[in-house]
Amino acid sequence: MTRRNDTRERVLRTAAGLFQRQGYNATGLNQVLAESRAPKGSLYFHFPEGKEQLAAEAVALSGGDLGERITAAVAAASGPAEAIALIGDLLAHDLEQSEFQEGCPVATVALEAAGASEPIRSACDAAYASWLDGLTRYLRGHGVGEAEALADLVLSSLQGALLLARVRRDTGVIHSVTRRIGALVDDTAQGKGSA
Amino acid sequence: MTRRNDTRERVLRTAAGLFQRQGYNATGLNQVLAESRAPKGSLYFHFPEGKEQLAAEAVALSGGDLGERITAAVAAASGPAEAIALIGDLLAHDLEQSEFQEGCPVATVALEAAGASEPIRSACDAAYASWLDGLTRYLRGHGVGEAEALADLVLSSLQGALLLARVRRDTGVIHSVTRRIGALVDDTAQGKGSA
DNA sequence: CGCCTACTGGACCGGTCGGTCTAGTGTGAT
DNA sequence: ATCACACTAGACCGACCGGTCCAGTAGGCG
Repeated sequence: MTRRNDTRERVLRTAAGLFQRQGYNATGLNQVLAESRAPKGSLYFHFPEGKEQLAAEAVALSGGDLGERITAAVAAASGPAEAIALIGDLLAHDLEQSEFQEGCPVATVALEAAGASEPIRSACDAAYASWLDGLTRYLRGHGVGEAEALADLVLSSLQGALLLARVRRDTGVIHSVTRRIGALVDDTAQGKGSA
Repeated sequence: MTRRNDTRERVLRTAAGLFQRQGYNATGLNQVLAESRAPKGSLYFHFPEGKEQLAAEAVALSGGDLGERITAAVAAASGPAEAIALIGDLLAHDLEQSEFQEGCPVATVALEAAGASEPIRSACDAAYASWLDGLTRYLRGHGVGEAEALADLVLSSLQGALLLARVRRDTGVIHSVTRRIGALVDDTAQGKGSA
């Protein structure tokens, strides 16, 4: 066979980028095709289920990529609070670098399509679950109790802060939120958490 | 004049509902018109700037409505932790009642359009700012220091929890998050907050 | 070599999009 | 009574949507 996955990969990466910036419904297949220099026939050959499949795989791809970057960032931290701050720095940096266009690669598509497409909802769910899994393990490894629930809290507050930052065009809220959540998690790790 | 604002109001309310459920790009003007039984001419008479103006006003309207409901719910609380829990209950209830279709009336539109339309971004910003203002006053009134930053944290974690709940089709995360954030805020109010 | 198949290339489809335009209509003021 | 104006009504527009179809092509394999 030829370069087998070349076109497929190119189309998928292009789509992932566009979905992240513009969302699902604002991204046309013609735009994906033009930007990845692929003809329509190739798209439907590689993604026979069409746009829905493309989006589900794109979410999985960019979710996985970001998950790896988060894992790498966290590995350099000395503890939960610093880890959470580093994740915030990473996300804030991406946001600023892209002029507030590139937020969470999952959130926009999730809000748009989770209610209308089960495959897409499920892909978003899986992406978040994978991040949560990594986060939970990390927290547990650092002596944090109720690690699952705290991971939910960390992810929730990060996602919300990312949303507010995009709306405000100001990343301040990300740092403010991660600082407080980091402190809360560290307290819990030291066993003096309340409630 | 005739019933002056009748059609305008009906179109706007219909649009607000559809934008909340489906988002900005998935909602067609024809759908809004059909559901509100208005002709296209009326839409462009009342909203000369077209879909963008309609969305900006819809966000303001549903943001204001939800803000009032939140204010009413909070008024029944005995303190910050309970207030936050009641807001979570309210949002979780809406989500379940609508089979996870009606989340935050601002978030989806914000993520879709904030990067592409300044009027819409600004309307979303204003809606959040208004909620934050109410929340900040409430917290300050209950002896919470750094009320602005904590209000940001409360709103962020709520928004993120709402997103996760929609993706999971399970409101558990909302209650889990509000419980923890409520405890954190109450601690801060009692002056024993850390960091 | 020639064949099979994985893949490309793009014309084409019906439908819907947001938006424009122009008649018509009912009502309150004069 | 009639006129001005706020508003309705919907036909119509070009652009673009996601999706289908099929003719071509190029490489690995007999």
